[in-house]
Amino acid sequence: MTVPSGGPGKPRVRFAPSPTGYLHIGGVRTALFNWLWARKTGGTFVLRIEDTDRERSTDESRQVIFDALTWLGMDWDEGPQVGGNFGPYTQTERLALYREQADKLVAEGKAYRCYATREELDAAREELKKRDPKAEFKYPGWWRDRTDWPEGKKYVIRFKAPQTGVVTYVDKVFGEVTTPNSEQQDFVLLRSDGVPLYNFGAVVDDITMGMTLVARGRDHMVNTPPQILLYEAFGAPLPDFAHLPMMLAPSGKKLSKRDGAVSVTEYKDMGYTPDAVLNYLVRFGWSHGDQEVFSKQQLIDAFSWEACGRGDGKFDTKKFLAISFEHLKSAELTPDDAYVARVTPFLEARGFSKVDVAKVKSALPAVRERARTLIEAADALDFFLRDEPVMDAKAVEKFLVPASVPLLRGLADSIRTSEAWAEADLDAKAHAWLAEKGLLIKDVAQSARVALTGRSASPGLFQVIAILGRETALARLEAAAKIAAART
RNA sequence: GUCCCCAUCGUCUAGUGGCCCAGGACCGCGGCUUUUCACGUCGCUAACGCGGGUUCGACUCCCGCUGGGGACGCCA
Repeated sequence: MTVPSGGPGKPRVRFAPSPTGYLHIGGVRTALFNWLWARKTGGTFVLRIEDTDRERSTDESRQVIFDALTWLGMDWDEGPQVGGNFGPYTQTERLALYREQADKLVAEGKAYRCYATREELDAAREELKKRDPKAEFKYPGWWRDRTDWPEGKKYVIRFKAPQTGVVTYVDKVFGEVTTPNSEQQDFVLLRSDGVPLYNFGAVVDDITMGMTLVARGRDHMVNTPPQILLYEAFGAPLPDFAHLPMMLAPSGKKLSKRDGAVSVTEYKDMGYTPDAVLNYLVRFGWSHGDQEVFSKQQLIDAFSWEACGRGDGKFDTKKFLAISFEHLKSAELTPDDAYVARVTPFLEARGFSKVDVAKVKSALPAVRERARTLIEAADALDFFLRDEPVMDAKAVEKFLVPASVPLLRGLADSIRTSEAWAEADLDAKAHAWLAEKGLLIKDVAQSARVALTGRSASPGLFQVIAILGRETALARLEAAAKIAAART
């Protein structure tokens, strides 16, 4: 087959997910490492959809993959939607190619037709299991050397795998890996319906698409030797291989739905920003000295396969939250405009139909250091944006009592005529009044806080007043004074 | 069971023979700051799985063990 040149020195890497449901967070990490490498080296990042499992593949989940990668900011240079010179990039649109390549191997005696039915194989598996429950079943090679192919019957094409010798390759992460060929069996290349199996489809595509590096999860490491055998059968040059350690659940088992969120979409919905997701994922099995927090560009600059670890790791929500927090706190990592844009959908979800961008921006300094996610940010923003704060019953009960009426009105009066309305000015005015009355700030703070925010915990009092503005702040203090006065 | 892979604080990790009685981050716990909640800041708890080698010297190299993971499909 024609082997396209990867171009001198320019890597061609790919992400090849199956559209069978959501996009798994582990898959995102695989995509990320590939994407980082392409962006760092000026190479090409290819997206290929491996939808040969027709039982489970759906158009919806295909779309989910596109949406998720787009949301994460991982753009692909070739693939569905954007095209490219080696398409189509969806495996079910390449069936003729697989058929052709499989037939070629058969013609060359490197593969053969196998007419064994699924029932016969299942029976053989059963029988072996009965004899030795722990034994590994391998296809016994019934049709390996036969040419008396029955007319009109269904058959699969199997690879004539070598039985002796070894496959050795140098993994970019794990180093030299050697597997004896005695482990291999005559695995199926093409199903009876003409659809290729994973190892065959992937290799044909990786060859014809000119991939120079195949990076994927360690769960695929066992596929590499048989794939290399296929490259050799085709006489195609070998790409580099890199396997990434696995991301496991806290239990140490494979990360699955029962361990909580595993789909990127869920993290989006929980209020994580794309860069925070990438930052957390990349630090998993990769490190750059003591640095924990990275912008996307820093990631691109710093990334290397050599810095990848080899041990599997366990997913940690607490650490993920901490990384998210770092990104939300930093105006460098999440500039105001980006913050506003990201948090807006979450505000809308709380019922704000028209979000006052200027208001949100002015409140950001107060919000940044106490919101770990955009959901928390939306909550922290809530009382700044409402006409009237939602009053917490317990807070009202405790702090808006008759005795607080003169304090609330006194505080209001102390700042009412202030020319300047910045935090420091307000603080000075109020403290002058407190000193005159022989009061301490703590005597009025909680009542005022509840009056202004409806809550007993909030950003600094004068910061809140400054952000709310004169009219709103004074109105809230007076409204609260009335509530307090009405209590007995 | 067979093959492959892995092994530093609870978690993510630094460490490529002496700089390490092991560093950073998260978590947890204290102190400071403080009008609340946070931020910040200071500090504490906490690890080289075990046993053999090699070496003047091993977290670092080798072997074994143990433990963990992956795979063994007409799934990917």
